[in-house]
Amino acid sequence: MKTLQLTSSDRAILVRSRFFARLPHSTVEAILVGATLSSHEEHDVLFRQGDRIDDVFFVLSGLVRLYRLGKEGREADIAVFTKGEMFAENAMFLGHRVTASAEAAEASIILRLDSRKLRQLAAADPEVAQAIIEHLCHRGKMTEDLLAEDRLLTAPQRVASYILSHCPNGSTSFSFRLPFQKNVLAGKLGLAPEALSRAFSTLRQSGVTVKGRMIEIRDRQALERF
Amino acid sequence: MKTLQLTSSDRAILVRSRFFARLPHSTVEAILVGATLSSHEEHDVLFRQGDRIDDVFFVLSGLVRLYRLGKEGREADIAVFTKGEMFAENAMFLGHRVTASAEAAEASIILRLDSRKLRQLAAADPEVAQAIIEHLCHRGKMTEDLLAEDRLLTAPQRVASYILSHCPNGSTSFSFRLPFQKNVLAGKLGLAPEALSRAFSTLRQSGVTVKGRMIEIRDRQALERF
DNA sequence: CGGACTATTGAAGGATATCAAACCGCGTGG
DNA sequence: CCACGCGGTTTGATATCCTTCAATAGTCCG
Repeated sequence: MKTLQLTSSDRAILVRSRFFARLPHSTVEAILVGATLSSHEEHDVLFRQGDRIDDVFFVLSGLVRLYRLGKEGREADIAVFTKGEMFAENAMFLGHRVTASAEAAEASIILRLDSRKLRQLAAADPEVAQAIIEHLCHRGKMTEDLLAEDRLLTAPQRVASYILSHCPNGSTSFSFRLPFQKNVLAGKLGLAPEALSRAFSTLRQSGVTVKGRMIEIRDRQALERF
Repeated sequence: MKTLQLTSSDRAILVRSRFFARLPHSTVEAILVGATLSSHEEHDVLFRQGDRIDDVFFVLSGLVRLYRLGKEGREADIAVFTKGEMFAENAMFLGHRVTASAEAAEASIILRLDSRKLRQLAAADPEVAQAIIEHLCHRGKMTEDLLAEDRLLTAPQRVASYILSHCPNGSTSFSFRLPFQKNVLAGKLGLAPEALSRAFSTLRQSGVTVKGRMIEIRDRQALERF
């Protein structure tokens, strides 16, 4: 972990992000007062389940995995955050305690905002409150999506659903690059890495080709039917 | 479905509820303007996944199941709401579309609030915004809990966890009455009814006795170890 | 007492985890 | 340049857990 300076490209990521985009520049600046920047290597732990934290986190680059701990070192991923996403804002309203752990899933640069300041701003400025509300709704929907997919779909179906969520609607054939290691994808989908691998090979017969991180889809319809 | 009048005991439930309790009476009254009350029988559908709705729902009595639909009529419960709980507040900030269906899981009395009005109030009154934020954080945590339990625990462990969440901390032996049918509990825990039944019988050897809706626990520690 | 719904139990099959081994891509150092 | 080693990935074999279907047992309420 190393402390850094906020660059102008960092600011560009901030103001384009879902959360900050809707806020005027002056408000963004107010939120940024007292923010700290740090760089982390893969597997660096940002916080642990049960910790008291007074920050809200924002990913400037890299990847962060949010997970709960189970017996015997088991871990269950709750979410994965990439560039431009904010997390651990829950803690700010739940007694500053986090109910999950977070670690960098690859080398990452993380911005830490002062959660007390943000909460004060939210109390004073309805626009900030509104932004937080919409952010929470979005996060809630993501978690519900995961839960519903876990309960309704088999492994290949979940993978198909993930692939389709990356498909520009309208195209019948397309390809894209996985934004992270298969390992991480497996965790996000609630699968063991082996199960993800097998799911991919099941989907091969529906026109999905996997080479490294590149995914290629021949027939979108076939996937949707799966 | 039948339209009703808001009674004084209904008001009592409202002002004691997690969401309304923190707000001054005048604000509560403002939110209640234009609210409508309705009574539903078991299996009445309140809304369907994808519907456009302009209400926020509040359970005055009974039980509501929130669920997503899968292929071939499968359903996955996202949450179960009892007296004093509010739901579908998400839709208000996500284009007034609901991403899940809701139905009464037993005869219920439901209050419908005007979501446009509530959103306006939130924009004008930071106290209301704050209440909504905390409500969303709480809901988000509940959903995360479910997701984590699904991924980390076996059926008997999930049931044990559910039972323990009803245990007054400190006591070693206790008993309580299930707040709803086993059917509903199974859905909430993401299990088939048969699996719940088998889980209970597995837990018998850890000192759990089930008779009808009554659950009796002989040794709390034994459950925690499970 | 009968009927309908709810819950339990049994048997069989399916899906995924787990363990173990082989494979691959890639950077390193000889 | 090549052998080596390492981590990530794939594949195979097996075990576990849960669902599903079917049948039986309870329970509530008329």
